[in-house]
Amino acid sequence: MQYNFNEIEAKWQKYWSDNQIFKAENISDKPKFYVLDMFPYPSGAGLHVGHPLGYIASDIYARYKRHKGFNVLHPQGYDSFGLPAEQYAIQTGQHPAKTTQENIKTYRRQLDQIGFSFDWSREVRTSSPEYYKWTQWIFIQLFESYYCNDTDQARPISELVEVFNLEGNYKINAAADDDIEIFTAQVWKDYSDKQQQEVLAKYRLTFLSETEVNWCPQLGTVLANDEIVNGVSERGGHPVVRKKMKQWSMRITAYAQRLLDGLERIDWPQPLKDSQTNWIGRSQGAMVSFDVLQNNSAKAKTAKKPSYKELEELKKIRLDFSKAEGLLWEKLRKKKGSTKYRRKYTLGDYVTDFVCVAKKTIIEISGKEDENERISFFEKKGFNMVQLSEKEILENINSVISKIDIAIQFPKFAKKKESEALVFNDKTHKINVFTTRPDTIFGVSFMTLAPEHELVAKIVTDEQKEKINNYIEATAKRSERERMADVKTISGEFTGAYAMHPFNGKKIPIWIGDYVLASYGTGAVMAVPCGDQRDYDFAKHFDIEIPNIFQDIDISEHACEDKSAVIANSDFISGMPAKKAIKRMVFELEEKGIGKGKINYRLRDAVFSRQRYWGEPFPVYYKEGMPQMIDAKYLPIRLPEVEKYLPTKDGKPPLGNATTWAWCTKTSKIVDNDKINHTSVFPLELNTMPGWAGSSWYFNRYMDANNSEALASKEALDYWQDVDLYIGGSEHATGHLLYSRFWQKFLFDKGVVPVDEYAKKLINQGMILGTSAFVYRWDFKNADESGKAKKIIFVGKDLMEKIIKERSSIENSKGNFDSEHFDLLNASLAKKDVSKNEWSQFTPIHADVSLVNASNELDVEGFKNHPLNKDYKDAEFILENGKYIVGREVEKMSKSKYNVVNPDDICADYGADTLRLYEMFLGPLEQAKPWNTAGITGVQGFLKKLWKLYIVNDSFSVSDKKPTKEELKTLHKTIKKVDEDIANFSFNTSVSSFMIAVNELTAQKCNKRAILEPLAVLISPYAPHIAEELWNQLGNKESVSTAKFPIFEAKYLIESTKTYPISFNGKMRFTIELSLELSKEEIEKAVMTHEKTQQQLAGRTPKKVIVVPGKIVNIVG
RNA sequence: GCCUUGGUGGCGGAAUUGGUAGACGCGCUGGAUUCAAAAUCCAGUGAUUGCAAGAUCGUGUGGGUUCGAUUCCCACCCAAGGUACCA
Repeated sequence: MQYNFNEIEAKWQKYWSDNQIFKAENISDKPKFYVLDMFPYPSGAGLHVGHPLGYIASDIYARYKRHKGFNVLHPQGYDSFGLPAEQYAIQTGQHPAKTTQENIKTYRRQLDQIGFSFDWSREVRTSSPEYYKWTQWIFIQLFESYYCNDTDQARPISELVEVFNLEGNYKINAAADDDIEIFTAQVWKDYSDKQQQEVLAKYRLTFLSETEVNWCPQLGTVLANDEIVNGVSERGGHPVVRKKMKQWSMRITAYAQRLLDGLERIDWPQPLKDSQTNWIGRSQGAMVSFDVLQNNSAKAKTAKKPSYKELEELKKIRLDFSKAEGLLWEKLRKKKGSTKYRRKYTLGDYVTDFVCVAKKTIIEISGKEDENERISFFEKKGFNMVQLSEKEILENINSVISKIDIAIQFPKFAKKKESEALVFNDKTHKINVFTTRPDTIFGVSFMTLAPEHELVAKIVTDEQKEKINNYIEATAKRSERERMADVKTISGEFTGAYAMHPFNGKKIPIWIGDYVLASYGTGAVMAVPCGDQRDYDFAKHFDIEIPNIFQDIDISEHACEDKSAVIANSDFISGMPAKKAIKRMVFELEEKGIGKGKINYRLRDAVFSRQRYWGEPFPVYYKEGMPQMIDAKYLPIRLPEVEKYLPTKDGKPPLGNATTWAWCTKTSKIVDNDKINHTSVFPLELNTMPGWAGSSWYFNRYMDANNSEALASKEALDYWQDVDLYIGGSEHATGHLLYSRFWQKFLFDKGVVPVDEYAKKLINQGMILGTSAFVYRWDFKNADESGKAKKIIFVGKDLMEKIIKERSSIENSKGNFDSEHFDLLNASLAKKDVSKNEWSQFTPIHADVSLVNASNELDVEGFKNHPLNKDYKDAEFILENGKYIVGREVEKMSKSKYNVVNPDDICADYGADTLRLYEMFLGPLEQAKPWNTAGITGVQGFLKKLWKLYIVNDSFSVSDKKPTKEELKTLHKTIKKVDEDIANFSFNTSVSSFMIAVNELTAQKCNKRAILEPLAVLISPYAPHIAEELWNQLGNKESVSTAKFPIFEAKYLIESTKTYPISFNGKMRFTIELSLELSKEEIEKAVMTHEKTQQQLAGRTPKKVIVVPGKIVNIVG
């Protein structure tokens, strides 16, 4: 009875599908477990052997968890919107829905033949209207929400409108655009409807904004930065222009901090967490505003502040908190942003109780001796005072808080200072900078603006104008990418203008330089050459002063970026360590009204529009140019049919080709474009959503995939909660895996989903790489004298290397050539005196791996006749010893490299179980590894051996005899190992332990049911088909997937003796077997009296004998 | 540059808290079976040296801690991935 894998596998795959064996229920007494794969994009090329790696691992885990008594959700679906289908549609005119459908069919067939235990009743496709209905619904929810920084969550935009109507926006602390004006309720009410909408857009979590994009007119689309090479499109080489376009954006920046914080609570790989952390790029520092001097003159410094020492003295005066103070602080400390409070802060010579610097308000508890002096001092400084008694705080804290809230509505603003007469007073003449080191402000010796900075044109002096314009022109020619790539060249130009130092009033020259990027921070830096290497290099290059503000630090060679350096020469912060100085400086900046503490993120808001056809349409129409959401009850808004999938002639996205793409507000239906009247029928949005829209929430849909009332029912979401194990590639680190966390947090805020991190544990499977084969085309001009068409010559790898090394080797290796080839070559070479360069040039060409055998030998005729090698039909192949040996290189598996190995072939030749085991056996799951079919016979041999254990005299038979101690030991050793391996995702080692078990049982000639039945269950997560067949042959009626996993029992592994390694000075020399019951002394005695020990010692007396019972004996001396 | 991960036979890779380095598989060598081959089975296989018993070396490099280090510490080298004038 042969192991006929093809027959067995087909049989059980049909059984699983017919009986819906792996369907998960949403109601169960069992504990839940959710195992998720990153769903594939169904490409036309089908699956290659690299794709299933992660799916096999998750399938093993899912099957194991079922054996362990869990209700397992293990779904699969398709991320079926995307560019390749659209491009194929442009080329062939075929509807992307059609090709997508066909590709999905291929994927499904390929997945089924590997025997995955997916619950296909929950399949999702992002391109199906039933699914994208809910993608559109989420978009509407985002539009209708803003992010409240006080409660740290998304809130309905309607709440914002209510507040605006009552009291304007001065109190609002929300994530929003930077350019928001403060307005009162009256101003708000006086706004037109359109103006109000424009204001609200600045708060919404998704909003239309003018974004500068790379527009390629020929391709009719926006290109990402990495799609542009040397200023032209990577595809086609068309020119690209910077263009402002109205685009939908997602305010992911509102969630920056929570996206960082959440990483601490999830078990994801460290490198992936790190790349998200870097991508978000949090840096804490301060915004500082510098005034620009009007007439290039400066006045001496402003009044002196108390020194650090004096402040330390003042600190001692600070009293312990009273009960009332403590109570009040508990309430105040939670306020953030512009209503943030500090306690016990020093102002002048006084220590305040509480102060809100941004609103210029001091809160004091009455009853201090020097109360009158304090009040007059603070008021002179421009502060608003709130006096409270201990009693009223303790009795009614809530009324106290509302009293404070009212008071801060009317902050007094500081009077203009005399020095301001020297500087420009309008807002536009301020240079705002972000710095992580506000403590180094006394080290500022120049400022640098990005060349694109809008202030440059306003401040440049007439003398410098020409130079500046030339510089700006020169940098504009270089793309941002080029500028970033070229770090070495230092360039810049002086504007002729000066800023004023806010603390010592010194003149600071203003430069422009392309090391400052317009897109980060404010596009301007305060340059501190002693504390920043780039500023240092710039200062050295242009011979600008480098003041030293660090105590006992030498800055003659390079800048000091070390935060442990103590600040010096810096007025009131001299002598402070950096950390303290930063705090103090932030306070001073806020107090002066010229800056504030700020956390800056590298993360940008995500552009959410694409000028494509094959994506989710927006549920949006336009009324007077303002976007309007279509009511959710009319969803889905289905993708319209178009004639052509290209952009329109006038540069509109492909949906501009649709003739039925207008929204009628009366009938709530999509109607023909010619009905557009802008009163009841309006044009619909022409952009579509990007690829990451549908994949940002699909894991929730699986919980209740066929629900038409909600994205999933509350019960289903509450039952399944989150993904317990998520397996997929690390290439999605800063794309899908970040955006999906953002949407999950949003949906959590809205109360739609019960958890704000959707995947507890994530594993990145390593990529399976292809082993490409290369043939080498000799580029030496081998035309004959008459100049007849040259023959294309291919040279094997070894010969190529020889030729590159030295020309004479051709002569030496004459024996390797057939004479015809040799004469041809020799004739070419002999003709003229060719340089080494000329004849040692080769171009490697990919050869299809299916034409190469295991010994790297090329099927030359096959190569010549390969449909893709038409150019080489008549090429000459120079053989060595009658063979052509290809070169090998490990590369990413891809169609264009001809190194793709199809799982269909492997399944047909070796079986799905072998494929599953072999992919796991290749190495650790998380590691990248090249595919190499060489070892697969070993795994198949193992399955054959396993099969044979159950066969006696060519028929299936097991004995009911009692198993021996040894047999039980083998079984339980394996159970233990497999349990541990699955817990550690170390699937490669459990395949080894199966091999060991089968080898041992074969040696033991074990044919007993008591061993072989549990063994079948043990192996079923890995090789489910053979396990199912064996289980069935053993007489079981139910699927093996319903069987309980064998329980490990330690008693079978208990040993009475141990083979002790005996080492001398740490080197193992021999072993002796001793009872485990022996004491340390008895072991030592047994070892020391052993003849081999005496032999080793050769008469010496050991200095020390180390005995670790159960482990080792080491004799020193 | 910075961050992360890794570096072990001819190859893929094992080695749980420091305790017999190289499990398991491939490949290779020899043998059995066979008319022959495939398939299967048995034995051997880190390097050097030796007839052998054995000896010496050996987990990227150099140090250290320890009775004992692939494992812990320090410095460095190399490779892969991510990221980059981020102020």
